[in-house]
Amino acid sequence: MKRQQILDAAYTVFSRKGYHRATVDEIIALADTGKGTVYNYFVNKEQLFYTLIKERSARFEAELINIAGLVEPPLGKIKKAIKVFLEFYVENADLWRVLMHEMRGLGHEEPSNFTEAQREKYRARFQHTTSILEQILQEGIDQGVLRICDVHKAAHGLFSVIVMMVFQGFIGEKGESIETSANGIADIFLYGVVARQD
Amino acid sequence: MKRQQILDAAYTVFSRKGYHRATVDEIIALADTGKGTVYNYFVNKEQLFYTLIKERSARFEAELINIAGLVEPPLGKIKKAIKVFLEFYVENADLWRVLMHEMRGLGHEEPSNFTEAQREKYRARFQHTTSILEQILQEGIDQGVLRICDVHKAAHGLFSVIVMMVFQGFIGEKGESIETSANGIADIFLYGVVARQD
Amino acid sequence: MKRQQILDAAYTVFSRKGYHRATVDEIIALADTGKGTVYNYFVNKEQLFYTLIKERSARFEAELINIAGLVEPPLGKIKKAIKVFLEFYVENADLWRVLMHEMRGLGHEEPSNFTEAQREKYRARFQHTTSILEQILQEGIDQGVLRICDVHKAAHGLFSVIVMMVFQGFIGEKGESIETSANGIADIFLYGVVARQD
Amino acid sequence: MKRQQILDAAYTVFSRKGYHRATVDEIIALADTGKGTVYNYFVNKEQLFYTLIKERSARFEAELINIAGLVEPPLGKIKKAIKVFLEFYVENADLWRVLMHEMRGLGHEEPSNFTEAQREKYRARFQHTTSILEQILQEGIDQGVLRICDVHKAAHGLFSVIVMMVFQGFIGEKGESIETSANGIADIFLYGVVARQD
DNA sequence: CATGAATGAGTCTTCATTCAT
DNA sequence: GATGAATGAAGACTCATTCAT
Repeated sequence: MKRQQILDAAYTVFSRKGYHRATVDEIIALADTGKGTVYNYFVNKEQLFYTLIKERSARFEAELINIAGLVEPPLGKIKKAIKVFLEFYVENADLWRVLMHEMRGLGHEEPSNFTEAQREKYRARFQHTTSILEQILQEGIDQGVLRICDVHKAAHGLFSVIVMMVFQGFIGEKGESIETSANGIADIFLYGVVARQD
Repeated sequence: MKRQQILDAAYTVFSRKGYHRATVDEIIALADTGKGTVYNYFVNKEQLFYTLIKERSARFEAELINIAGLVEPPLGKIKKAIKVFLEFYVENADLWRVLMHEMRGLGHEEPSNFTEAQREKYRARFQHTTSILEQILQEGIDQGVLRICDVHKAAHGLFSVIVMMVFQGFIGEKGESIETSANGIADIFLYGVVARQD
Repeated sequence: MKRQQILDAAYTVFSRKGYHRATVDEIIALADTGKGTVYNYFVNKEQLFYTLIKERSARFEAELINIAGLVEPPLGKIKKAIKVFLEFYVENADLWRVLMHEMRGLGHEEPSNFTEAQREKYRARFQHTTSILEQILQEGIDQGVLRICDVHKAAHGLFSVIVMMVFQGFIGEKGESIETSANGIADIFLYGVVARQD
Repeated sequence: MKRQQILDAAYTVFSRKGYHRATVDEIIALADTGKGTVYNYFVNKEQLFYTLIKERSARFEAELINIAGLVEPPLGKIKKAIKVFLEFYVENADLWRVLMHEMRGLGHEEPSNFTEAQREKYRARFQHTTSILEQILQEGIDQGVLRICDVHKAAHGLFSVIVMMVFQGFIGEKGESIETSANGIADIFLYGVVARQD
């Protein structure tokens, strides 16, 4: 129970302050617990943060896998996937912004506060979600619905747009529903911005 | 002269370490100067960082404005703009990653290390570059080359893809030239991923 | 039963880590017991430590008293006593090293982790063993076998050599038997290092 | 100047409290300085401690080497060396007690607060002083003044007696002069406790 | 202008001890 | 008796900033 209180408080504080500026003191104040308790459940500030990430992303990943497995036209799958992505990132925008920042430094000297091992684990997690996107796109190509392109890049491009738009506050903070936003993104992604001759 | 040495060193250190982990000590070691000297030229670690941002982005913005002013078909302008964006962000990927992280916290309680005033100034700077993109897109719509859509969103979507792909390391680290990458992005952005019937 | 498990584990951990670095957590892990159990049997980490000392030294003291009581020439007694000392300190070198360190601070402001009362009890225990040595030496003087000297100092000197040589690793870790070591020490103690004219 | 204040304060606090219980806070309170200042001059609590040891022992070692080099009968040298040892250890009894405790753990798992590298450096320092004693004893044997024995052991035995007697408070705290104490030790060490027939 | 010694507020982390079950 | 979750006081260390020279 205390464990959950701490996780909830940590979620709030990390989201608000980022990793560095988040202090254990503030977390325990919010969790209404003692400082030692944090270290009974988590070895580190770092490991607390990652536990948070892991637990939050589990459900999202499951949902995504589920969509990929549906028997349905690819375009429908793509739209659904975009919606699930949007929902997740809107919900967890702040924390994932922090995560992405701390995960940066691909190959750089002293890149973040995290162990290289830890970073690798979570980079894998990211790869996983985009690889599901790739799979869906590939399916579309195989069925002749999508034109041939580099699915790896296309999936990342799509992922980028989604994440970036959420982070930039274009989605989720205004009145517009996520459904509508998802459709807008899908529209441009699928058909481009060039006017059709027909 | 000392001022420039400090800025150069700061660029390197902030890029490598991020804002928090960058220490004034490391900067002066690299700049081969005394600690007090930093505070003669810059009021703050914060203000040093932003001076860096300001000076680095000036040339980029000028170039972008220049492209917007060219007399040329919109599609060509778009491709050129994408290339300029890519070049700039590949060059300054690390520092801008840091900047974007520190600029987060839109409207939140205690948002970052920066003054709200400072943050506002640089948000404006971002808006400025995307607004040039918007302008180019709008021109395309007016000339009937692009289909009608929300230019604000489209511009941000494009911006997002560019920035995110650089940050994710998709561009600039592999053998592929920036020219090629720019074309690939432009292709999907303009024509979408859906297969044409023709 | 639990009590003994805890004592055994405590012996190991205190010996290995010293008093401060020994943690209750490590002791209970080794003792395979719960943390509360320790505090059922011992009021304190401190009192746990001293219980250890007390129980370990009881047999040694008994043996020493026994030797003092033998009817035998003084030189033989001295050799036997040296051997018993060596055996005990070799066996318990690590723990006694720790004890001696914690017992320091004779008369100082804030001397150690221990209550002054506790320290006094164990200083008395030390005095006790050396006083038995004194007694044996005095017997030798009374019988004209040893030359007249300050028995108090001489006993402490002998004690010092024994303990220090064990602590320095001169005895007990090499191939040499304790018997041989004991004879070597006795030889110099009894006859000095100066060459005889005869 | 601050550096010296810190060293002086550290000497006092480490001597009084031992390594673990000595806190940086207490040291700076005594040194009348800021906490950061300590870390400007010393990388560590550990390194502060060892700087202390190094600076304190330098003069002592020089004096000892000097004695070894004198042209004088060996017995005189031995007496002089004992006196120098006594003086040094009486002066620095408390700090060296602490050092010896922290240096323990020859080959043990996790023996002290110090790096193995650091410990090795100071073990060497100890070896150095006793090796000078050995040298003096060997000279005595070579000149036929001392009987043949294991000089290594004998030197350590002598060293042990000296150190231990100081640590036990036998020397330096009572009215007796160091001169007298030195003679007493030398007497037993040289001639033993056995009564002469002559 | 340039310098760098001095500073102390702010952090994470450890660990003996308690107490309700 | 046995247990272990909860606790918080205490401690080492970092680093931006100041100011006298």
